[in-house]
Amino acid sequence: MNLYAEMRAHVIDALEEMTRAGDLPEGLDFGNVAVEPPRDAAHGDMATNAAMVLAKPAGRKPREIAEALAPRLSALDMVDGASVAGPGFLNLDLAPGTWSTLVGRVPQDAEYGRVDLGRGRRVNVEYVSANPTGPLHVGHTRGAVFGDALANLLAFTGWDVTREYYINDGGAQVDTLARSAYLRYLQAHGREVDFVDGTYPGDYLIAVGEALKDRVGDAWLDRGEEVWLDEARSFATDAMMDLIRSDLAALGIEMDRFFSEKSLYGTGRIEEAIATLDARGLIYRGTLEPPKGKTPEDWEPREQVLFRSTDHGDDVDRPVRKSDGSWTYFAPDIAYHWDKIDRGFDALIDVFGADHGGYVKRMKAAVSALSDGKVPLDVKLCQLVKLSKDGTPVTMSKRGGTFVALRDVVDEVGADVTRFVMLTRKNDAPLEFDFAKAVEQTKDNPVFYVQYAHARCRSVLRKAEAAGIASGTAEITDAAEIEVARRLAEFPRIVEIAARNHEPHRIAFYLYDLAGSFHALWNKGNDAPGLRFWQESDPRATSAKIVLPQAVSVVISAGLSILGVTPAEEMR
RNA sequence: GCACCCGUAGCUCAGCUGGAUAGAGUGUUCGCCUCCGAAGCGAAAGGUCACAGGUUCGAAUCCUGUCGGGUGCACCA
Repeated sequence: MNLYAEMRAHVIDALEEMTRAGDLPEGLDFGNVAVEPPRDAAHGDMATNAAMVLAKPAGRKPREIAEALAPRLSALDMVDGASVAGPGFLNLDLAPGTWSTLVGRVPQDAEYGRVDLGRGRRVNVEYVSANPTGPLHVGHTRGAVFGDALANLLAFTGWDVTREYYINDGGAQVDTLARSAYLRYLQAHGREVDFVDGTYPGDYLIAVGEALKDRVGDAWLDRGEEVWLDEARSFATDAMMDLIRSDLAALGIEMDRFFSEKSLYGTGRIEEAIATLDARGLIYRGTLEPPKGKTPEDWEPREQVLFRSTDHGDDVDRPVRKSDGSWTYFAPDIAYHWDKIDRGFDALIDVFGADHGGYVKRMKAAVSALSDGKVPLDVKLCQLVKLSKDGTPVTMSKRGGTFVALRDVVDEVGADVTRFVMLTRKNDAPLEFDFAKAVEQTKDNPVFYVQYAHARCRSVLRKAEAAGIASGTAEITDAAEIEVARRLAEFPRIVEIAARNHEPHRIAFYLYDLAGSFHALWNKGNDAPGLRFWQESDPRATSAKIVLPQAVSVVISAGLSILGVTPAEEMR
């Protein structure tokens, strides 16, 4: 049940009747007609812009159309009155029973809030995709939570979602990882080692070194790279992926697929992808101009194999082969996206860190070229997370040893809090994460605020259940109750908007607003006992009152599950 | 020099496919717990939506330009 969609259908019906009656010209496009909650509650329960949207194409004044539309709408059962306001808005007052009906239906409707936007189409959401060279840190956490919540949101709205992680195990950094693991292996044999040449000094490789010792004994001691590099690399990479998988699990994230970059090499997949571009006339040999205004010191003209990405919206063409003939890092990325297209996805989403912003256009160009513009790629960039504790910034520095791991955050505040806080900003705005505030049990803390509302609902319902009182028929009459009902009615709209824009944070903000309205009603019960959900020694009244908290708990719980957060049954 | 993101109340931020008098939290000011649902509540003040043009019935939202902040910018992944 979606009250706004229902009303919009009524409005469209009415407009069609007007067309048949000759009040409106034939062939008008009603696509832009919207039914929305008005900004100001004094303007009624709902408003439609129909008259203003149609005024021009119909060649009539907005208010005139509105005047003609009003009586048709106020004749509806669910409408109490319709009035023309402002430049031509039509404000609708709903019949009192409408809110009660809505609130009563929510707990019965297991699908409440779902909107079938995907219609079963397949979408691939790629996120995290951190290099397999160590455990995940806070920087990855945001992208991980964002991507996961987005995947949930799309699944909630009718998409067939695949969650995917691209393992960058084909480049130089996994060689560095292998060398670092080798150093730990030497150390396990009691050798003195020095972490130079950019090798990774992190503790997490100590266990890998020990494991290598158990595995190969002293076979690799004093031997050259050619002996151990390959095996050390694959062993260490596997170990790091295990680490990363368990980090993700700690956040409640489970990928459907881990896609290895290395698996693209030597299988012809890259060649195939580049050949696909070539067949479209988009591959050529050429020399790029130096970037204007910032020519690197060591600039020299070089002939390379280039992808004509400018034909698909990029600013310059991009090299896919280095001058020595090997692939650039871009080539396997093209092949990877080619693979996704090949697997038949209807839409692709990449979640990157904001520092990869410069990469977006070429990736979109590649997907557009490879799919002949048929598969949309949306790239979502996540901004930085600024950590702090009680207002003092926690600086992130590998060298200073104040490197904060995802695990540290989850261990300190829990997965639910971590996830919710990560979604309290839009993805492209920087986020402040304060350890102390995140677990504070006050109103300033949105996580607590929302959880507390849910706990209050559950507490009332438990009490009723214990007394053997079942929920009856809702009677929504007070302004504060209507306000909550109004919020509940908005849920499907919010879900739809959030899903269309790939913006899960909207769910978090919505839940905060819903919780706010619910708390306001609860507080009003302090002075007005008639508004309390528990009506002492009046089971009939109680059974009517508890429908609202029941509906609220259903919606908060549904919203939180999109965010991947477990609703709290009680606060302590 | 170019591209992308951002600029909204003192502060931190929302703001839908362009809609009415631009919202919330925090901070500030005032009022409210001997008791009934106070890990608080109610009310008030607080704005040139960075700036200048444009599009139109209507712009924080779309377009152009300017200013300010962030990120990235030929064989590195």
